[in-house]
Amino acid sequence: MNKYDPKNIEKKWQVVWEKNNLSSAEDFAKKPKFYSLIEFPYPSGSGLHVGHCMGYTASDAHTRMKRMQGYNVLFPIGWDAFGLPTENYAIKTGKKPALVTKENTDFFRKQMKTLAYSFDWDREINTSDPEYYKWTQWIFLQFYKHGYVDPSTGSGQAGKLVEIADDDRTTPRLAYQAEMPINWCPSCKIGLANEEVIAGRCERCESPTAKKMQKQWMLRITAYADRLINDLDKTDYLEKIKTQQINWIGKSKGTNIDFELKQNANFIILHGFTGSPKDNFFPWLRAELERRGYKVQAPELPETNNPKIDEQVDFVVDKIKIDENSVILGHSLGAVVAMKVVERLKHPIAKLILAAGFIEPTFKDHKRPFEKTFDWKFDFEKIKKNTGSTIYLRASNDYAVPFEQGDKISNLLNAKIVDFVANEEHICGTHEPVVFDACVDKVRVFTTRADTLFGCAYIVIAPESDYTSNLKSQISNLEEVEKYIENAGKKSDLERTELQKEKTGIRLEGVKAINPINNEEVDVWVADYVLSTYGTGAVMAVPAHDERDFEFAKKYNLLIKEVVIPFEGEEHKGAEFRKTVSAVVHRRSDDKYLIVKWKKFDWFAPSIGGMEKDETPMQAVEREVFEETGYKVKAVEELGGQIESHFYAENKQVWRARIDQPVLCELRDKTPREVSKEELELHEAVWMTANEALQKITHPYNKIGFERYTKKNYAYIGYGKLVNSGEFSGIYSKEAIEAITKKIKKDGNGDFAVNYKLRDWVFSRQHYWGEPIPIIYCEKCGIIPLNESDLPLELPDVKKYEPSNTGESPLAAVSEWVDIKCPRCSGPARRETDTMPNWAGSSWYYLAYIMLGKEKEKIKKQKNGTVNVFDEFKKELEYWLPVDLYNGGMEHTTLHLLYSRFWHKFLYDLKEVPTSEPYQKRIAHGIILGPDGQKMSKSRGNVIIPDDIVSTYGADTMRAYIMFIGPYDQESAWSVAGLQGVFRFLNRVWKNVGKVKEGIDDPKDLLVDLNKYIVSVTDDLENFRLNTYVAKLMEINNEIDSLETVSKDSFGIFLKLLSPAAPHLAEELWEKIGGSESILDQTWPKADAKYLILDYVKIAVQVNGKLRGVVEVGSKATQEEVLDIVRKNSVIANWIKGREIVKVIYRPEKVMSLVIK
RNA sequence: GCCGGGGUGGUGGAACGGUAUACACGAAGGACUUAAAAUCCUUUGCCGAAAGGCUUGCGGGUUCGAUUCCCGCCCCCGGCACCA
Repeated sequence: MNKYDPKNIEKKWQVVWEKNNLSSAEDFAKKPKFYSLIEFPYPSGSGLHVGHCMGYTASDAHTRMKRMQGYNVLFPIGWDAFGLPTENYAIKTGKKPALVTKENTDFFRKQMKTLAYSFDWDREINTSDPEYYKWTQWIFLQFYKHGYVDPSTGSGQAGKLVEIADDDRTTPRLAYQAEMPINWCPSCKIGLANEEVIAGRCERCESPTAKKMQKQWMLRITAYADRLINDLDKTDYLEKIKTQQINWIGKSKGTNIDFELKQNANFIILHGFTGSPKDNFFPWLRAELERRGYKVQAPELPETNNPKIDEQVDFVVDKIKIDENSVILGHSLGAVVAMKVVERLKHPIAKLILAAGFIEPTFKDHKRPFEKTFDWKFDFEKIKKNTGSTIYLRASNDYAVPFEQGDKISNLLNAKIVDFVANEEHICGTHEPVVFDACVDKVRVFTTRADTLFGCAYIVIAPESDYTSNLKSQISNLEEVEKYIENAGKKSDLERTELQKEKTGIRLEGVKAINPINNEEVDVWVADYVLSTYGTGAVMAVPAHDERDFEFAKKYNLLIKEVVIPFEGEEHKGAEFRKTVSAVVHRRSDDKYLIVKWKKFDWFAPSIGGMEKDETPMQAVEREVFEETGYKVKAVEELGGQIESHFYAENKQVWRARIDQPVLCELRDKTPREVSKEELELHEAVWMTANEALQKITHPYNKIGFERYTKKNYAYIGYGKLVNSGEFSGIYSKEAIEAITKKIKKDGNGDFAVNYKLRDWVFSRQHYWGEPIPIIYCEKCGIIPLNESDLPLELPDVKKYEPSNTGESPLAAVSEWVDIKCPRCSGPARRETDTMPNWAGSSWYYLAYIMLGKEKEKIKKQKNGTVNVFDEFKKELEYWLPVDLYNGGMEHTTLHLLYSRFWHKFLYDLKEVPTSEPYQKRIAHGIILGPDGQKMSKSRGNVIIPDDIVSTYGADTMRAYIMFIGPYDQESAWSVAGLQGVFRFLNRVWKNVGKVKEGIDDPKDLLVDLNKYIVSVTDDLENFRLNTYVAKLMEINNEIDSLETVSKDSFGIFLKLLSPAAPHLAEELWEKIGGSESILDQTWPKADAKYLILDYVKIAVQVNGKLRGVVEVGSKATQEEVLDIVRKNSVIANWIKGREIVKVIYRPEKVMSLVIK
């Protein structure tokens, strides 16, 4: 028999398999379908690495079993070809990225074929192929053209998917633009991807990077946050993948609370054409403002049906008292009057609010009489000078005032625009809360702990939030505040994330906010421990119940007010109330604590005693400790707030409700004095370490003082019972959150709210090698989406691949591509020059395998390429989706996996795909470390190249070893010795084929074992327990090793079980033993039940829990029969001799356990 | 800090609450060989001559029986990280 020579046999079979096309999937086959997806690779220049091999080998083996089990398996592969390394390579060499990609994918394909991965090569796709990215761009356009509108809020966060007209500028779109920071290298003058920023420095020149604000495309993934969490229930993802996604999305339910800023404002409300102070929202607004103690003047202007400008302005200036604290609000024509009034004033006012105002008589519907009688010239500079700030309120449902008026006024007056949907068109509802919000300066905070609202000591605003811009006139230390804000902005990511950096902040002097629950005035701070990107960018600080606020309050010496106290036990009505103190006595010499041991009840507790009248906790504790233990101590400080506990006091036989104050004490004497006899009988003093004490102390409520001191955590952040909280005192946190929020809501100061950690997806990249974003900017028409029929928008050839020094992508320099005519007005227009991130193409590639590829191209070509592939291949999508099993890396859990679920859900809403989730099951493999146990990297020189292994040992050894290396989902280190072990195993298999004889009977033991292995090997492979799968193959082979001959049938079964791991060897030996056709066409073995039921079984016998022997009994033997055999067993008989058997436990086929006395 | 996952021989690792250490590596001894490699055979958790005892990070608990379940602690890995 010749030697096992993998080189020869592997090449031989790869050719045969490819010729017979054994791994292509058939649409609509009658067999059950199985879609097995493996993450497609980024075709880098360095080729396939062992990490790829891990996933591919595992999925390939599983897939091979599935095929043999009779499934119609779709197991496709492709290339995630857009990305930075290729672009960087192009910058260095000047080679075209598309060409580089072609070379790389050719190399990858060849490598994959030598490893016999049974991919369906007819369906190969490439994300950088224009025929592919045509559809990536198409999906982007759909994002642009659609949005979710919640009719009640207009927030775009929930509700129904609607199509949005191109000229609609207010409905929130799923793809939208926003000013977002990019990583900017000031020295290279280029924008950097996150991966190019290493520890806060530019990868190329190592100078620190900064943030630069730039308009970027965003995808509103947050609109799907809830569904991305909830629909995880429908999937079989690994539990850790689910939790990681849930944590990443980070949903928290809480309350938005408005803290009104105290101001001396008085309000002047000016009505519009044909209006009066009794119209519209005016009476409601007036009532709201007056309820809050503001003075309101709402005059009726002269000749309201036929108004003349000078007359009305004169009237206001003469008759109405206007001062520096005045806020003038004009609605519609009243806004015009308001501007004219401000223009005429000799002093500034606090604020000007223009609701549906205009500066040109250009109405959408009909002409008004005043259009001619009014004077339409304004001195905008003067108006601007005469007002502290200006707000322009613009309703998207305004029938009269053109939308653009807002932009114009905003530009001229530097006004802040508030876009909203009014309760009635032209802001004419009787309630218009948005108008009210514009009148009163408020800071809105988000909290999950509304129950602690009474403990709010101050509020904190994030430095980046624009709350402060409205407040400038009131801030007396403005200069310092602005300096703080500027410094905070300069801080790099590096500094911001520095470990446990000390909190800093600055108080806005002259500004006070009003706590809406009790009308208390609180300070307002700006501090960078508050994030502008989460919630409302402002928080209420409750130092007593939040660690961060506690730390901040300690540093700046701010009020710490306790409003929630821990509550232990069960509420017991009629319990006897008692105020106590408990002592945490720390002995520094040996770091031990004084604990009192109760002799009668075997309790451990700190020294505790009741407080007497007129005693402070500090005094009480000194007395108590001395009386109880004889130690003289000095009270140092109170450890946080009080603790309420209800319990049955066995020593006194009563229900007690105890309010306890823990106090830290210092030991004054080393030795105790004598204590009274009664005390001595009750308890003794013992010294313990903190850990011991925490373990020994009997009741949880007595541990709290120790925990606070040993963990240095004085802020009580848990739930409990409210104190010092007015009408809410005495109720529990959870109820209080509900009750306080309801009260806040009723008073119009806030509402329940939900927030997510998940941010919208920044979708613009300032790079060349990505999908161009199909958008056109026209000077006149604004943003115009490219016509779908003009897709794909192909990347132009460029000379240079470097980013431009303006922060734009290299495409911006290709004027013949960028500068085009507007498709609508034929005026000058520019293309968007940013490209999509590399996550875009991979967000739908599993759909592309179904719709694109060689065969599908033919179908499309027959139809002239005008088809929508989603419609064209609807039936195929229905047949194959969802992906049954998606295998990949753990590192993709929170980006790729989440992004593609988001895209899929959107396509589902568009009715382009039939399922709401793309992947039924997701598993992930661990990484392979180098032989030194370190992560493989070129710089460490511990990289294993698959090609080297294949050329030395063959692909089968590589495959089997990679499966055998360790648990699939855990990281494992590469081991050369282990690899050789697997090679030896395959050699022994090769030799054992010589033992095969036809027409012989195998020993029964072999048949029994073989059938057992069929069951467990199948189960292992199904569940990716690949290391034990290979181990079991070894066990079977070892068993064959020990035999002289083996039947063809049995060896054939073994080869079939082996074929997923070592397909070439299995096929070669299958041929050698004269098997029919290819082993790939064989049916996966099924266990023969007759070998699984045994006549005799071995039973372990335990005596008093210890193994004392093994007996063989009939598998159907009764307990009595087994016991009889056990008694007769000499070894066991020795153990039970002279003792009484009190209990017998018998588990058939497993164990008999005897308890003897 | 929070959320996951781990901790078993000299090493990688097996074990539905039921004979802990499968399988592999390494090591030792032996066979073949002039010799080595390769291959094959034997031994291999620790203590002990043996009987037997001890052993799954540490300390408790539940159970006839715990690597497995529960409580507390220590250490390692991964993710998130001032998310209010």
